[in-house]
Amino acid sequence: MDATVQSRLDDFIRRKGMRRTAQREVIVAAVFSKDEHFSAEELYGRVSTSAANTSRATVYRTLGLLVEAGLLREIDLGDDQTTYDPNFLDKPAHNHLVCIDCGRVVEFEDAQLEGLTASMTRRLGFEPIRQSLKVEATCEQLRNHGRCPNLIATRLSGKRLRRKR
Amino acid sequence: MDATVQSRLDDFIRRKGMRRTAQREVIVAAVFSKDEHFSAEELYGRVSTSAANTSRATVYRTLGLLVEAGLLREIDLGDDQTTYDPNFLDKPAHNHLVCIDCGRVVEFEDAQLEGLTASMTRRLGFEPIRQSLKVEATCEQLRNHGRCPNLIATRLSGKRLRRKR
DNA sequence: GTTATTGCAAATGATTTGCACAAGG
DNA sequence: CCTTGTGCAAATCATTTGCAATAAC
Repeated sequence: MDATVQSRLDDFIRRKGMRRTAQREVIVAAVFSKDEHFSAEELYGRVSTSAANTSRATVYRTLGLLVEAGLLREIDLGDDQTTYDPNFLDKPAHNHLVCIDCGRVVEFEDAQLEGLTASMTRRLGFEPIRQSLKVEATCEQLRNHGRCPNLIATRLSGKRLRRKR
Repeated sequence: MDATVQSRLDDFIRRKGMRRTAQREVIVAAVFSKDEHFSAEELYGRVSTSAANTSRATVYRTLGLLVEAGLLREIDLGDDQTTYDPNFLDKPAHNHLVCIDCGRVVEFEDAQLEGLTASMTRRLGFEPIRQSLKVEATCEQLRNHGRCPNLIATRLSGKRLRRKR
């Protein structure tokens, strides 16, 4: 886990008069152990294999805390569950490209894009705070070569693109 | 209702071997009677005052049909329900600015923005199909003048910005 | 007559919450 | 000790679905 994350979290905990608990440590460690997107349920899976028993409720509550502390971002990828993004402190933008074919999610940033939307927002009389762009797209590889490595990986891993409930 | 919508819908119904029912007529008429965003529940409200009794289930099923037919678009404004946008046939983009203060939603389009994201998507090896930009912002008027007409309107109408459940 | 469609009520499923107990400071 | 945090199970709530009755074509 990043030093920035740690100190920001400490600040937040102190400021709010909150307590350090074993469950929070485990959850926070799990959240920032990778920098990939995850769902609450996936996180619960990672965490419940560990020694300390941690309930789903606590996972949800801690996620809320982290979001409130500004250390974690909620994103909507179009399915029925919230996706969390632990990797944005160094990347303030969160633009996502979701492949309709294989479900692959690519995160990218672009200064020009941000400048453009910011100035447009101001022109409309608002001050931009956060922005998210979601591009749904099809996979070039699949269309041109009839197969897509991500599609295969997705199938193997049992993950699939779920439609809205 | 637009002639384009009508004929597109007819096409869709014919192609799918579906049937014309009183409920569908009422719902479709209600959907395209205004060009504002709405939720399933709001639509159900509009429709259930009419003579033909129409269940929530049918409202949801018909909304699904319209989305599938490409006549209606689902958008996510960050709350816990799906918002539907009946006004995009003439405006292919759906970029939304949501005011954190007053909940006002402004829809806008920008060719430059679209070109930019499309080329970025292609550069990443994908073919763009749909894109949505959501900008969360604060209201200039509120900040500068201490009040915002939309905020007041929002309060009066009983609408408010709901957080995720 | 078939087959699609509807209404109802029950099911779903992610997330939230009330409450009694446990544990930080 | 005095709060804050936790687990559990029950509650929420938008949306979906099974099924028997109804209506298109």
